[in-house]
Amino acid sequence: MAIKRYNPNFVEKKWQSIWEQSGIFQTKNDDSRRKYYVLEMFPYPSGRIHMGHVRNYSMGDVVARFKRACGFNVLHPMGWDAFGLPAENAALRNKLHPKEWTYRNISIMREQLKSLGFSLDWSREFATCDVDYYHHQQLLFLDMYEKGLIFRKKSKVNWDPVEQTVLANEQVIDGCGWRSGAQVERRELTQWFFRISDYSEDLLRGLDRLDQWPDKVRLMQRNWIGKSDGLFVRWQLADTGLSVTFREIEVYTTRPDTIFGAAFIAIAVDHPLAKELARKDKVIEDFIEECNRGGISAIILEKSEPKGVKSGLFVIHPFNESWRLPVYIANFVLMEYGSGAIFGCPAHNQYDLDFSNKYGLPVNPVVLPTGASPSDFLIRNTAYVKDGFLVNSFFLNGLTVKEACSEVRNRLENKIVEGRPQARRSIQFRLRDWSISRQRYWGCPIPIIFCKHCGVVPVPKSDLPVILPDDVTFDRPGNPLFFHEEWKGVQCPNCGDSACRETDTMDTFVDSSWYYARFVAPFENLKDVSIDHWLPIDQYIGGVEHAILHLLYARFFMRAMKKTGYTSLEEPFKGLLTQGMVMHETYRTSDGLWVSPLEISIQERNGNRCARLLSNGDIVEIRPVEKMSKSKRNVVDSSRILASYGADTIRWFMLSDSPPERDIIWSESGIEGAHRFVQRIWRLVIRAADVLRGPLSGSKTGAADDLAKLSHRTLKAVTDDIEKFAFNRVIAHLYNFVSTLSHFFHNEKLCDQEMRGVVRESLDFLIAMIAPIMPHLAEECNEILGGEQLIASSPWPVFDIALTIDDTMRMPVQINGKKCGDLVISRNADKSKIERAVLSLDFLISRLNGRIPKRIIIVPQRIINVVL
RNA sequence: GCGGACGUGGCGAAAUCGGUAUACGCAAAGCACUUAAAAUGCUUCGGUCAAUAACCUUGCGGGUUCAAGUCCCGCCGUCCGCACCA
Repeated sequence: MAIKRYNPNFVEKKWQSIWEQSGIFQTKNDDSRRKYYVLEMFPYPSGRIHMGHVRNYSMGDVVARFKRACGFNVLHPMGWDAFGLPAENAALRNKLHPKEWTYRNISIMREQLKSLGFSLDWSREFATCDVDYYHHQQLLFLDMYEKGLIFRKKSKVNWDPVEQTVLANEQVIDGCGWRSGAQVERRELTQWFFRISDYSEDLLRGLDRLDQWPDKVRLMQRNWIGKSDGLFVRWQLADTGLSVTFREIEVYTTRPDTIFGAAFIAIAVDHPLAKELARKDKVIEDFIEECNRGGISAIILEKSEPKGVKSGLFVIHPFNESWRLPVYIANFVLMEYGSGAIFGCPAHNQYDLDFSNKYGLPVNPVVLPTGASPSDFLIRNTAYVKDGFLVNSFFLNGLTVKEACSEVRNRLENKIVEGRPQARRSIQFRLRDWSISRQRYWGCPIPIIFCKHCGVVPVPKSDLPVILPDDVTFDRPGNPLFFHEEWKGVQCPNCGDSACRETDTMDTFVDSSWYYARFVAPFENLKDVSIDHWLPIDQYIGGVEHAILHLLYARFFMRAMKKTGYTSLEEPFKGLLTQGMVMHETYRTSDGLWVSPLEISIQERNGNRCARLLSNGDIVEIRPVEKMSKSKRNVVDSSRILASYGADTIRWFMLSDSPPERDIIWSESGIEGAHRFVQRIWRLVIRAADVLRGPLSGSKTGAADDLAKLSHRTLKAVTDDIEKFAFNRVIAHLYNFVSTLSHFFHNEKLCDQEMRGVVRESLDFLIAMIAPIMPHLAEECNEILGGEQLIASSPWPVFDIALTIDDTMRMPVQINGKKCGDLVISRNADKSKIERAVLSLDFLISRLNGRIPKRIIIVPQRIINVVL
């Protein structure tokens, strides 16, 4: 009888509708089983599900299905990170309202996800642009505002004068706006901030407890928070005849030991003193203006060389009244860090050295590496930044860097200048407060009203939500909300006079900072829900590209939600798996347009690859492999592959070769193999069902015992590896298992009742083990074999540990560390028994040739090494 | 520049605590079945070699060890994060 081919398109639809009707993936909050919350980072509804999504959600689904089988009450929801710039860009391009564009994409992508068979609780779905979602976000905002976690301040932004909008650093290309091409200005704007820096220390400490996070991510966050221990030191201004309101300059340093190597003081261009000087001095004014040109990123990216101007001021050295140092205004000093002023020590800081070399300032080494002699230790173009001993530093001479730091600190903390200590210790963080104001339409409105009498007035909670108006136009540059007079104009809730709404919306990172808490009970009032029942998330899965910002913001938000009484927890994500990116080559025409891989064909000639457009045969430039993104058009959509192979094959293939953390370059080679395997399992089960129904006769053979052992061993290995997220190894075990099972059916006549029991168990194990990855095939196979319960709601099988261990084992025998043969011996044999057995091995006797081995190393249950 | 990760067949990769290097898959080649193809099954597949013997082999050079892909030192290369953080 010819076996029909397995038809995934038909079978997958069938099981998807059975799952949906049975509601087994809808999670109840009142369930006595232990909870398990698994979440994959929710997608931005860009249009279609691509292979990166498939990889991410396949991993999450394996975990969800596995944990469900292990008896947990699993929460596995899905939503949409739906606010953001691309919707507005699409609106401009296609004359389609951002809302319409977004919801249309969501419905397409929802269907795509459903056809991939993910075990998601769709009853909890929401989009961040749903009014209900951002209503709660506005409530959260007001609660945080009450608790002092939100404030306004002036801050430097990239301003595009043509678009009349603020640009992110990534949108500034060579100092010009990415769309308008106009030169970007550095402007000061009053912006809303979250006080994340209040939690710098806490966010840093919390990392130590996140032991189920990758070390790499914890390190990245640690560096991002950037804690340093230093000293504020006040330097008194010397009398130069120049009249300024300042009497001193306070600098921040982490290297007070180098104070005798100081050559200059430098202050930031935004330093109040610099601004004061600029009012009187044209040269300084011009310099500051030059630094402000080209946006904030330009000044950072212009790493080429430090620049500065003399202020005309001098300071007095704290340890020597007669020592004067010049004060510069310099582009490389940041106002946002420390006090916006530094003392420069050229010998021991590379930037200070470059600056000194440029402006002819002295370079005096004060730290000497151990063993170096002062006469031949010269600093020219490379600063010495490592540890050593102090020289040329009076009372510090001979001390180590660490000792010298505390000596300087002690002395200056105890030296009173104008009624205050000259120095104070201070811990500084690199982490800055989180600016959330965006001059955009498609985001969550900030629930604030500006009144000319009452100032900043929060919208009363009873007046929420502040709904984003639909009737906006995109016919001119700038934020459409700003031009929407009707929406903007309100009565002040305080005094009743006419007032104005805040027209900025929130950064979309705010939306994704707490969505995981909303899934807990998406249609109830957040305040009334015990989010602590489900949180923290047991396993969070998403791309490494979110290792810093998203994860840090979410950690901050959890703390903010604790302070505002929503939770008692601080950390939202207990376990974290950062999955690698799915990459693809990019292709660009000679006109600089990006082309999709579907629009080209690639030929290989003499080892050179050449890409041509399918439409007209034009040569296309093959550009580097990059993360799949819409802008580079190298996205591979899942639906075409889904149509040809089915969901199970894609899921299996996405997880089969590489470990989850690794980046992969998308290639379809191999997907045929994955599909062959699907067909192979199908044939195996069809044949098995047939054989198991046949007449009984004959008796059990030893092969059955071997099969039982292999089944239990495989089950153990697969269970262990799923728990470690080693999906590629899970798949390798299953390939081996299926291959052995096939041989078994080929060679054995399954006529004995007991043997059939073993076979049946093996098949049940197999179906259970493939189910997390290939759930549809598992259900179909189970049905063929007469299983009555859905695999999706069946328990994970239990292996017998005794069957996973053999009584005898094969130990490799080495001579001088090289393998020469094996010794088959009982597993529990002791060293002396093993030694006797080894010495009687034929190949060893002939190699020894009468000699006596120097040593025999026996590692029980592992290896034997005979040293000659 | 600083911090981190990595380097194993033609390719994706495996090797858990220092203990049989190359599991599993892809690609390739051969055979069987077939009128033929597809599908399927079987076999081979790191290198040198006539060889199933022997030797070599985890980027390169050293070292520690009975034993090194794994640990240490020094190079070379690739990737990622931060980028004037005083």
